[in-house]
Amino acid sequence: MRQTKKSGDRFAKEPKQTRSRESLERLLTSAAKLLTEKKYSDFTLQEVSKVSNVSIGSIYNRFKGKDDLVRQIQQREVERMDIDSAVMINNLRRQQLPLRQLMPAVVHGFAEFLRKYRGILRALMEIAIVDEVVADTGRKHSVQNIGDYEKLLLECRDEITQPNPERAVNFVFRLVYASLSRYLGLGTVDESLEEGDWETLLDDLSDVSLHYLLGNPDQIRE
Amino acid sequence: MRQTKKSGDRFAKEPKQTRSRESLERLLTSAAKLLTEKKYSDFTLQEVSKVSNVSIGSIYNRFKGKDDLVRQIQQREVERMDIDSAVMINNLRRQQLPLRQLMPAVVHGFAEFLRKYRGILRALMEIAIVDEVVADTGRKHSVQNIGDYEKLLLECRDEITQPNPERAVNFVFRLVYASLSRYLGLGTVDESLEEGDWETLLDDLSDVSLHYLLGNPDQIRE
Amino acid sequence: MRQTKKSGDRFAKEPKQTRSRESLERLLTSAAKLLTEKKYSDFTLQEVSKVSNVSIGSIYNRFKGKDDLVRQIQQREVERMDIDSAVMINNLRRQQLPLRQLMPAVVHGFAEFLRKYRGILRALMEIAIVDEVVADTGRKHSVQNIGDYEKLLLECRDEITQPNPERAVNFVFRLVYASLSRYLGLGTVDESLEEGDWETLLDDLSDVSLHYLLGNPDQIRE
Amino acid sequence: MRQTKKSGDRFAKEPKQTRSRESLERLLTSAAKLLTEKKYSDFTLQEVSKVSNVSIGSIYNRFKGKDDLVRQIQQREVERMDIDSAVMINNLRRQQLPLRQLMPAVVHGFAEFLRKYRGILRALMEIAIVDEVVADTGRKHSVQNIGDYEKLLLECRDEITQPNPERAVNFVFRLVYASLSRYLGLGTVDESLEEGDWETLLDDLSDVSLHYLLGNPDQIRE
DNA sequence: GATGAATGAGGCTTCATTCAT
DNA sequence: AATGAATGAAGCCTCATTCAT
Repeated sequence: MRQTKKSGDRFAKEPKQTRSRESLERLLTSAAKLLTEKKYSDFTLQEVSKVSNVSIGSIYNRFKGKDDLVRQIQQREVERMDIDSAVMINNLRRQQLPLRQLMPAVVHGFAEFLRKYRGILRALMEIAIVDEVVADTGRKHSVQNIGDYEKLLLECRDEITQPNPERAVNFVFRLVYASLSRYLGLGTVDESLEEGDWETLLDDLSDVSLHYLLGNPDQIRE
Repeated sequence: MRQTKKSGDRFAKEPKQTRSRESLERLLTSAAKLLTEKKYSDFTLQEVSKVSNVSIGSIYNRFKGKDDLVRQIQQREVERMDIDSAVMINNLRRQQLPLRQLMPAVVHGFAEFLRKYRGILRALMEIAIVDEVVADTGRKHSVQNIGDYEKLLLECRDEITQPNPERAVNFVFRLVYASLSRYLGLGTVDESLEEGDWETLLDDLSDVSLHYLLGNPDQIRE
Repeated sequence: MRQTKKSGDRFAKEPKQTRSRESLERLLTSAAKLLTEKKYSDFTLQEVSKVSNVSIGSIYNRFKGKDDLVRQIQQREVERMDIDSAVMINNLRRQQLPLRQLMPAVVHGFAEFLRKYRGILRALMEIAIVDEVVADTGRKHSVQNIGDYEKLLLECRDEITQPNPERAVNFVFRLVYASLSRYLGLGTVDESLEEGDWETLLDDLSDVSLHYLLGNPDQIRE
Repeated sequence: MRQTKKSGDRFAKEPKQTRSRESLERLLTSAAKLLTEKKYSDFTLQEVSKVSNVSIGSIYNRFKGKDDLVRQIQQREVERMDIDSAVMINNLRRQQLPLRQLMPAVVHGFAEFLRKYRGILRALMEIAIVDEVVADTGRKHSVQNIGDYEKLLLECRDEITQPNPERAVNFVFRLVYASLSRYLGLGTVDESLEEGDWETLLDDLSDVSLHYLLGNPDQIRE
């Protein structure tokens, strides 16, 4: 079977690259999966090797060590999140909603976002305790992400009754973030985890946010 | 292959001899201290032994193993917190404050409480990820503690405009808890940690809570 | 990225119990033996553990690591050598020999000394390349040892015809040292090793030394 | 396996051979350089491949393994040294110097020679410990090289007062060799390395040699 | 041939737990 | 009871060598 080399050229170097690519993909995927399933101190390269069917040596051919692997995983995941987040924010912005509708939409959107990535986020937060690089990357990503949401909410600044809308929006968003994180067990499992209903929580968060942003300050003075 | 550890509520033997008591005391104190200072994976019995001047053998005479030691430490700390908490709540109750003054007082009181125990709480939360017994104990303690605060707030139920005061108070308190935990880095370090001012946060939390509890539901409807 | 290792003067714990003492003894002896029999890069703790019947863990209970073990071995051997050397030098000094008899005696004595310790010396010299602490200790010991021999020879300074007896003695002793080291393969095996006769070498070294120390400088000028 | 071996059309391979030659050259040169810069246990094919820009696979196509590569390097270097040495010896021979001038000239020449090749010599001596083939080659080369110097010196045999000029010259040359090697750190670093002055050492070595070769044997008898 | 990804044995080290004294 | 030496499984990482492309 003689083949003309014309069409074949495209694939000339493909096979090698493909095999490599595949095993790298397997490696990163398995590693990310293990990371989300375990405590970091139980996350071992031996198991990554076993589960991904990539030898220890190969892991070390591609990454400088355990730290490096974890950081690359973080990069990959953060990039995914950024895209996801950007798409969602853009969709919300297009709708030009009033705050009363935007706030619940933002809460739901952000909540879904966190829920989708809770596994890897929890893992990365744990690692951030001991790996300053992971901490930095996470911090930068988070600040940017939160900033985007705040900018979106501030497009309704005229509706906000609080004297300092920026501050108010920032505070409210942190409130939401903290509550959701806690519910999802980001930043560690803790005692009150998962009690209550997710949808109810989201509604309550929207409510409380609107009460604060749209409220009459006199109400809470004597 | 590590699973969350189950089973096992036992008590350390309570030696009546003074020397024994002292060394047990030294042991628990040093261990608790180390626990708050380190990641759990860096918390080793070897170091506990060295720092507390209690031999490894003695540790194993008193405790079944590392897990058991940690659980006993948790017991001890939780009891302390319970007392602390009870005293504070009682003091607040006595004053019979209206909600507008009670809420800030509760927020400040609870905040100080969390701040005081943040070290050990962070450690225990980390351990709770892998030790089901620690998780359970923490959960129970937390539920009870939170319940006490809620009961206190509900003594002002007549002032609350939300249709379901119990639910509203419960939600608000969780909001406060989540925000404070996040600020204090309980449940792991994360990206937005420690930015902003503590006192401002407390005031904002009081404000937002009052806006919610005392607000007019119509405000947030169209 | 390997650097010469610095720092570190610590001591192995000195167990008082017999069993402990014995196993430490077994450990050090086996380790020293293996060290003399192998290239340093083939000297592994696993084998030390196997040969000495002391578990890896025990090795790490007594020594901070491989480097520390090696340094402790050096200490032990150097102390032995110092004693050996001091005794021999003292014996020679007592006899108050004239240079013509002292020189051969010194050469023979020093030669025997080196021969006795050639194994461990060769090993330590190899290690000195990568471990600055071992290098320092070796250097200090060597300088002191050589100094003692030179002082002994200088007690015959009146017989020496060279204008600067100190310099001459120092040079001659280095000559002897270099030749013996080479013969014994200290400072690595090399190509001409072991050819020729040991006794003849010693006699020749004595001769050449005496020719130099007692010679007439005019002989070598035109 | 369908190779028809004809003698024709071999020119087609010329360019490839050139390229091959070049990469072999690069390989050997880089490898020799790395060898002189590192401990043998830090000399890895991985790094040779990287530095020389020759793939691991190619290295294994050309050499049977690490040992073989090292042996080929030795061959190449030894040939270079032989030429260098031969040229120098021939130059000295032409001048027909008397021993009093020849000896210093030989010492200086040989010293420069060792100094020039100290890097690779040190590396090869280290390898010789574990590779008998390298040891053999080194030994043969060394014996031949030393022999040449001795023959040169023996052209002045009439001036030598020692009863057995061959033996005396042989001994003296080994003395010189040993001292220079030690000074240059060939055959490993050791404790007294590099102290003192190079030029002074060379002069002293010439002096001591002449004292021995031209001395009066009676001087050292009673 | 050339390439370099893949392999895995083997080295160092840590630490929970056991056990002789 | 107290002590702490002893144990060894398990983790990280390196590098000579193999093998598919």
